[in-house]
Amino acid sequence: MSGSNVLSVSMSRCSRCPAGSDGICCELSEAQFKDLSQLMRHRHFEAGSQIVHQDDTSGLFAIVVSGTIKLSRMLPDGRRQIVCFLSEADCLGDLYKGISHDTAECVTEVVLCCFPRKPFEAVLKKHPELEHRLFLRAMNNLDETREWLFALGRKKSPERVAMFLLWLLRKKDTRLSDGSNLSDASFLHCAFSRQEIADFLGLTVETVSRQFSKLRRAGVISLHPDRCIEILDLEALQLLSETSS
Amino acid sequence: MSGSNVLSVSMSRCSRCPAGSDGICCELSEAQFKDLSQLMRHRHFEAGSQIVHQDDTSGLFAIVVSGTIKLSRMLPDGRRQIVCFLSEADCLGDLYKGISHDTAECVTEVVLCCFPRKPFEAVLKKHPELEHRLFLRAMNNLDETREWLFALGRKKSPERVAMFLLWLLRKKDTRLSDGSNLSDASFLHCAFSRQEIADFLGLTVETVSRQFSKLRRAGVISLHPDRCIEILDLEALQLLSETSS
DNA sequence: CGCGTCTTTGAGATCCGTCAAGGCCGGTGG
DNA sequence: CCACCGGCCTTGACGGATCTCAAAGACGCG
Repeated sequence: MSGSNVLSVSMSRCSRCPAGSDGICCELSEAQFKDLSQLMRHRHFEAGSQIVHQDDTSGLFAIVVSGTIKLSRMLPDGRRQIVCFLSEADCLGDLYKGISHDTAECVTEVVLCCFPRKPFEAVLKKHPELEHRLFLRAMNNLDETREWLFALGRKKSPERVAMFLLWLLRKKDTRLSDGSNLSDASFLHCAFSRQEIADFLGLTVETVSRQFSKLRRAGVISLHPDRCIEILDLEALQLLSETSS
Repeated sequence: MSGSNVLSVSMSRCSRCPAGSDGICCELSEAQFKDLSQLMRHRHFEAGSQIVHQDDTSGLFAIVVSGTIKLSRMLPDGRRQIVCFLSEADCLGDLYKGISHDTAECVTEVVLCCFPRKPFEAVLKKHPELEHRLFLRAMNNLDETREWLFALGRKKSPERVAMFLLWLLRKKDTRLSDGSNLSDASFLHCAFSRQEIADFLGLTVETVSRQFSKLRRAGVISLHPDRCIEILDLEALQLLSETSS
């Protein structure tokens, strides 16, 4: 829990919670919310800090208020694979299970809305609609994980990188459609380092870098400072994401 | 739905259901079971037949009574990845979602206990404990899928094949510990073809075959007719499953 | 016994990882 | 303001693991 900081939760109904209309907290009845609000504590984490370590048993459950988290697994020899990225409104922590198989680290600054696991489970038992929402999330997560499983098993590096860019774009679009200002649709800020992209796509930094360069030379994307990426040819990208040759 | 066959469900409380003590059906109250039993229909499928096609919207939900099913995704150019194997007591079908992203096909003969999706969801709403069980299953499934994601992203073919054999072994052990006769602990019947193993591990048939041969020459396994595999050196296999060099 | 399918084995091509060097950029201190 | 430093990113050369293509062998089934 390095780099963390306990904050008080002062907002009624979490009306100002940036996790916003997407989280499992919204649309709760007064009774549900009351039970939850007595448990929740906001905590702040610096970019790069570790929240949960692989095989940790601390029993945290939390909702991501802001920022991006990576979940990864590692072998003794240092090989690492990122198995999931979490962002606003996503859930962190394994309910009904003693230990986590994943390490959780901050890609950016992160604010979490934390709950102690056991009491949170008691609230879930009392309010099945809440668990229902978590169930839906788990199923969507499973579906997306299978899509990446497909990619790592059967797709070549150009396709994986193209998929990653499209994923970033979709991610940004859904956030913006949540009612904020829309900037240039084809302009991305990529919070991830080349290393993180590589660990997610099952590649090396060099391969990822080469594929970015190839896309740039082909006029599909344009690379700007501060990890900003401009999508110049969306259709080409979509084609590349499922074409081997 | 080729090769299917509707059977009647004659058993009270499904006491003779081979999905047995592991399924979500067991340990139900009388009320829960009564609601379910009015919906369920057993169906039989031949080995190799297709149950659900990718992007199908039929809205099936089912519990596997016996046999093994593969869930896979495919690209237009024919590349295929198996994303999950289902066996006794596992659940098939996407609840609360119109379409399936996976094709479901029978690896062996299969008997399903089928429910129409919408009415089943109504039962879930009425009996949250049932949905709770499904939630736990979904989380375990997610965890296992992440483990394979790790393998496909970061492990070499010898490690993947070793993992697969250990997975088969674990699968068999948990089934036997469910109270049936224990045969030779190190003797496996592998229901899967080389092609299916390859599609699961993100490799080609040839690579899988070569790895099997290498394990045989190294004295780690012994290959018998009818896809039977004998594990001669379990420790070596465990070591190989996470050693790159 | 003969056929088709699945599996094994080999040879060559390819993609990607490894190793190494250099470039870019922001931060720090003179 | 500029020089230096360290981390991140890019690029190139090479080697190795795996894929592709091809053929032969094993097995199950009629």
